Amino acid sequence: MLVLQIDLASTVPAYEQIASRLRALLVDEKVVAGQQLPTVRELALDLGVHHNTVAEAYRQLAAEGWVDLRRGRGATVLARRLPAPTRKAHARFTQALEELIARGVAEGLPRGGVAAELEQRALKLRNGARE
Amino acid sequence: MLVLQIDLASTVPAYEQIASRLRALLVDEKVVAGQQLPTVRELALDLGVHHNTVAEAYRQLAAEGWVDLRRGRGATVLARRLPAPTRKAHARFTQALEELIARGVAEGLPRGGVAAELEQRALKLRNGARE
DNA sequence: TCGCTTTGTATAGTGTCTGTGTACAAAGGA
DNA sequence: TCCTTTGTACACAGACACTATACAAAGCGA
Repeated sequence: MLVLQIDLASTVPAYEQIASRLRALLVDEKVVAGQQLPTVRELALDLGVHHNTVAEAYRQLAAEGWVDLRRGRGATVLARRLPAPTRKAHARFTQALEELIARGVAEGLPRGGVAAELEQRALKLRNGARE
Repeated sequence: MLVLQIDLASTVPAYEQIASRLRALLVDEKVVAGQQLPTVRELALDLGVHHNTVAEAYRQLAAEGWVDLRRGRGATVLARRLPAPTRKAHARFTQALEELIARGVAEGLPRGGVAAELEQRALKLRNGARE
């Protein structure tokens, strides 16, 4: 039931890690419209952070239109329409990808291995969300 | 001569953006051993930040073995041997890639376009550093 | 309906981080 | 030797991340 993990030692803020992981699950349709996310307190306990930290992550997802957030009721996943892509979003993606690859190579990951990973992801995108 | 830009409005710290951009250039061999990076004050002026901010980025690169940093002399690019890849580095890469793709798709970038971009990068990695 | 529980929200406090100002120290050149 | 160049050290201000605690809305059982 929605096992996710974050790295408390990372410099990336916990709430951002949580939002990123959940967003990946949502885009992958591992979690779909109608489902409930765990309550902020549940997930917070699970991850070892304060429930306000999880709440911040949920608010981020709510702002992006992924979930409906109401007290007493929890976080419900919504059917979300894709926004129109912006030039800026595309530029950010391209640059971030370049920097991510560079970091991987700089850390010693073999270029071929990185390439294979990229191709694998590309294939998955082409074949739709199904595994 | 080494035009790079950062986004001062971004939540990502300026010094980290600078280090990331430079690391990408280094991995790509757009800058090679023996060359000089601009002085911290030069680059700082260019980017609109304080020279200490650039210095922090340079220190990060120096810690990774990319440059030799000495006062009075500037930052010289080194011949750097790739470190042995760790399991952790690989895991971080995979996860970051997944989250990056998810963010792109969430922002409306067409899956096919993202896939194409990944494949293009993979190809470039396979063909060596040359364009 | 009433009262309790559940669940997200608001606010304040604390420690850390980011970026800047300013002074300093090492290297090099005239 | 003296001046300039260049990275470094340190202190400060503001912003940020996370937590503690109290609050408000929704739901549920009697």
